[in-house]
Amino acid sequence: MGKTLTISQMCEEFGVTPRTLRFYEDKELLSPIRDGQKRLYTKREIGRLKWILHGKRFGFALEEIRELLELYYLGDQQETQLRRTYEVGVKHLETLRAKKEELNSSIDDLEELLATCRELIETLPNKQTAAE
Amino acid sequence: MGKTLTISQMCEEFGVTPRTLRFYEDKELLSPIRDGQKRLYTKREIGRLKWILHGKRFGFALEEIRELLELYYLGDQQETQLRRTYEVGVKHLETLRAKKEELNSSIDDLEELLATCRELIETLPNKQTAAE
DNA sequence: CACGAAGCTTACGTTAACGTAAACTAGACC
DNA sequence: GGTCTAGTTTACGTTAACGTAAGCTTCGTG
Repeated sequence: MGKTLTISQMCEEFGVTPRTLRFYEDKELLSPIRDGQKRLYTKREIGRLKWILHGKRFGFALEEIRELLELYYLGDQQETQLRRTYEVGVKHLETLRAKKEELNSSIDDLEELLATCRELIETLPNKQTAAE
Repeated sequence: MGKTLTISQMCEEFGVTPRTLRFYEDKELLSPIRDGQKRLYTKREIGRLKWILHGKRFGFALEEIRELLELYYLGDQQETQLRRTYEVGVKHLETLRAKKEELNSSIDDLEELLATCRELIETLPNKQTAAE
């Protein structure tokens, strides 16, 4: 079996706390194997955690992320389930693309605002530290 | 004065509840004018709300958004304050750009996963409703 | 004038996503 | 054998972002 990480190594690696990892496990987003009592995180769990963190940064709820995570263990599922999983993925992809559009226009807007702001600053070159 | 919207018009327009708008006001993200008791939302508040909703969809906290919103009333601020506001905006822009990168690679990853998933489905054209 | 619709304030409730503390265990090292 | 370190379970606490309900005002209309 491949290399595994302990919980503290995981925390180090991804900047999360043990509590967070156990919480995700409780919510069935992760399912590390056990060495006695201790959790060991395989490559699969690492991949899943990466997705979780991505998802979070884009404002998805853990529950939404969980559904998508099924794409990560395309094991011996039934066809029906496989198709359903695929559909979830497609929908998520559409959402991501929409977010991309929105993000791009947000960036454009902000750039414009900053330009205006820059002008404003430059047209006030008088160093009046106007104590109000 | 320009056109203003009532609270229910705002809710209709942006798909939020009155409670949400009052909450944002309480947190000083919005500050509608008053007609007696009633709130009236000007163009400025509308612009701000748009930003708030954008920000939320990208996973920013209200408090982070609030800072950025100062870019929206570049009124008669002191230069120091103006520069600070500008800096906040620049930082936010960087964050957005980073998110854009992450988003793009997430999209790529997901597309790949979906391709794999599609193959898997196609290589199983046997309609075995394998009851486990 | 009654009253219904729209809005208001005040305040307690709820959910997601963890934080934090207490008390236990199991292997490592002196 | 003691104790240090890393890890565990259990359970209550916390924060953000609203939901929800109660009771009051104001305005237009029959």
